[in-house]
Amino acid sequence: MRLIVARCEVVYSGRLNAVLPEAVRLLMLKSDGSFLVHADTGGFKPQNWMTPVTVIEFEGEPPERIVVRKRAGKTEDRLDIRIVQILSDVEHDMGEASALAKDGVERDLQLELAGRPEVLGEGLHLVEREWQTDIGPVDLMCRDRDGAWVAVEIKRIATIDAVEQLSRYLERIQTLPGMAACRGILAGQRVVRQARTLAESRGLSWVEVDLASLRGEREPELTLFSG
Amino acid sequence: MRLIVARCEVVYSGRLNAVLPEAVRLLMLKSDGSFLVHADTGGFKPQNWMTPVTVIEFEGEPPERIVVRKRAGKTEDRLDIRIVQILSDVEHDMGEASALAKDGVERDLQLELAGRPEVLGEGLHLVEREWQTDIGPVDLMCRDRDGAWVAVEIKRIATIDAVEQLSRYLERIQTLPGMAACRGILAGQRVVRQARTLAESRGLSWVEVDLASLRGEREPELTLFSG
DNA sequence: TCGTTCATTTCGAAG
DNA sequence: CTTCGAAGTGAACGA
Repeated sequence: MRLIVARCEVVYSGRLNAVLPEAVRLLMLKSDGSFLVHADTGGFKPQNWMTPVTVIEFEGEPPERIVVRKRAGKTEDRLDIRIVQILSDVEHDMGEASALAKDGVERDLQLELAGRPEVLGEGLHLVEREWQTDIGPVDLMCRDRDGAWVAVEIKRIATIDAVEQLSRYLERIQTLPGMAACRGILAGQRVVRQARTLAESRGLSWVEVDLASLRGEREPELTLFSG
Repeated sequence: MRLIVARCEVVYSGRLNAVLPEAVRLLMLKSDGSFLVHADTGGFKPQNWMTPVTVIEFEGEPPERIVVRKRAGKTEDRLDIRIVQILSDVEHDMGEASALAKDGVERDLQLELAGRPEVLGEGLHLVEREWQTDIGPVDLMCRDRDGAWVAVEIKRIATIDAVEQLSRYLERIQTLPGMAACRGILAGQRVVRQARTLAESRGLSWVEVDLASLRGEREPELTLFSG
């Protein structure tokens, strides 16, 4: 990784056009071809950047100009850096950095609920995970104790969009033989208020579930089986 | 901005839990409180990070452990860095970096189309930009040559969500006196296939427009006025 | 603060 | 290759 701290001006042209006026910034060149321009403020996001695969050209020694190019379909993305003054220019060999191991994303929630659908409603049991419709897969397809179909849409944070998505699925599902009465449940670690309101107005159920509780407090939930 | 290159292990706990095993990484501390962990690969995204406002604690000199904390509602986000070996640790005073000046985002497209609504359909003329409904503003409200109402939803890239949004608006608009026949047009630099299909199935029009053409080729379009 | 929308989203998976 | 949906999305804006 090459780290250049320099007073520079940056011009981007591609999906849009943008200019960064002259100021001191960090230029970060990763070995995978990534190019990032960071200011000392502005949080998470670089002020400008180019994702791999790129071609990077240097002019001058020390560099006075850097051009980063990338093919983007029929057009070309281009980053043009005019360097006024270099304050630091170092290279570090970082070797391999192991990837991030995540836990708690939507998939984990879906897997837990697939194994414990009864927390979504008494007597509920799983028919299939990723149940296919002609417009995409429903997260969980279940039946309740009366044998009635129940489609479940799962989000980490369920917004109004999740309600729309579940509505679209139900629209299709209910045209299928024997599934006209299919119900819908929206499940999330959080279900925002407007999503609750819209869901209720459409006759959909919603439920907030906690991943930690799902995993840690198994025994209390299991009592439902005896109900 | 403080740049630390170090062999370290990173543990994140907050909205989810994640671990980065021991490896050489760049730790970036911005003066606004941002904390970013970058590997030499992985493109645009830091492997781990925390956005402002944060509290950063150092243990040891040179640092052996860094803890970054942040209040996130009722819980706490936390980044725990165990440093094995420091390869570099420098601080740069960067002063103020001016913000990015952009052109070509959705707002620019909306402004151009507001000035040239006839490209969306012959004889179309603008009534109002950001026309208010009780569930939010329609991007453009127009009338065609017959005086019929036309609501326009604009996206840089129009997906199925844009169709849902336009549908919701029309649902409301068509309840208003004299607007029961209001049509809908979906406009975007790109309109993805599923959006086209869903739009057509709901009786909505869609059109792809090019910002450069809108701006560059004004004269040919103007002939429509004489039609 | 909450909720919505946009983003040069990026990223990843699936067709 | 495109298409589609998730993201610790982030960030801006409005109620």
